[in-house]
Amino acid sequence: MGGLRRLVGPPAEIAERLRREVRDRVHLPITVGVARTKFLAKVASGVAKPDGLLVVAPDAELAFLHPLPVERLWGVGPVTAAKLRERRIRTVGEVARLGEAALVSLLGAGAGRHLHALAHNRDPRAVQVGRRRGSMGAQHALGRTPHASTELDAILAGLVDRVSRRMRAAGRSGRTVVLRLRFGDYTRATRSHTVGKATADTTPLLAAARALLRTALPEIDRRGVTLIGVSVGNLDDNPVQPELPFQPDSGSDLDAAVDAVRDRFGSAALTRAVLLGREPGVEMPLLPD
DNA sequence: TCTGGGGTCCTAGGACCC
DNA sequence: TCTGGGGTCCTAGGACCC
Repeated sequence: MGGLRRLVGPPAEIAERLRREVRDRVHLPITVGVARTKFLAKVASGVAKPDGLLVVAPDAELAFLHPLPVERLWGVGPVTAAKLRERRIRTVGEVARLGEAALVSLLGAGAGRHLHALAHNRDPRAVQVGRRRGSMGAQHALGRTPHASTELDAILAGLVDRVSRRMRAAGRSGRTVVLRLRFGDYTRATRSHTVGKATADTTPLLAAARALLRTALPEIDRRGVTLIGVSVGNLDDNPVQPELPFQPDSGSDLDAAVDAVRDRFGSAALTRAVLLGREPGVEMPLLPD
């Protein structure tokens, strides 16, 4: 809001105008929080939901913040809340009074210092716009029925296909392939592999994902699997390095051709044979007689 | 409250380098 | 050749957010 007061008006007025314009233009209710720090503005919007507006004046910050339950602090989820509850700490004010050293010994250096600062509304972060994604992924929940490993391979191929296409559309390439699994007992595991050269080609990404899946197969056979996911991290900001044409091991020409067809005729127009009839939305085309 | 789908950040151990 | 000190990268798990 800095510098806008004389141009547009006080923050509360800007917030009200924002709400009005969103309502008029897209017919959706929104909630706006206004405060001196980014963190407190977020808390205020959470408290004011739904369809509300809450302005926390600078001289009323701690009076507003300290009675709230610890779960309102950014970074306190079920696990941290339970740890705090064991120490009879239920409100933000009680966190603030606990002191940094005690919080660090309870939660570790990172989380402890972080929560101590937030409980005193110390948050020096500036507003950032246009932050780039660090990873791109896709996942698929499988339900409780057991799946044969051939089925898993087909699902994996579909996931890699989706992710790599999004990467190419965004002009990103990545080096680390992460396989995410959830087993029959709902515990999770990840397997990752980092390659030397960033890529957005389906073929090498799928090969890496398949290798990871193979290492996990014994575990899957024993416990069953309820979710499978793939994500690619270590994303490169640089545009994908173009390959020399006609390299035998490169799938970029194929990917480019597939992308072009799908851009024009829709994502169901072309698919991997292994996926035919499996994925919802990917159906066998109706052929004319 | 749970599930599903998409993400980020932190921590810790191990391998490796100088 | 070994030890100590400092650092990076990779892998895996876990907590959390929307």
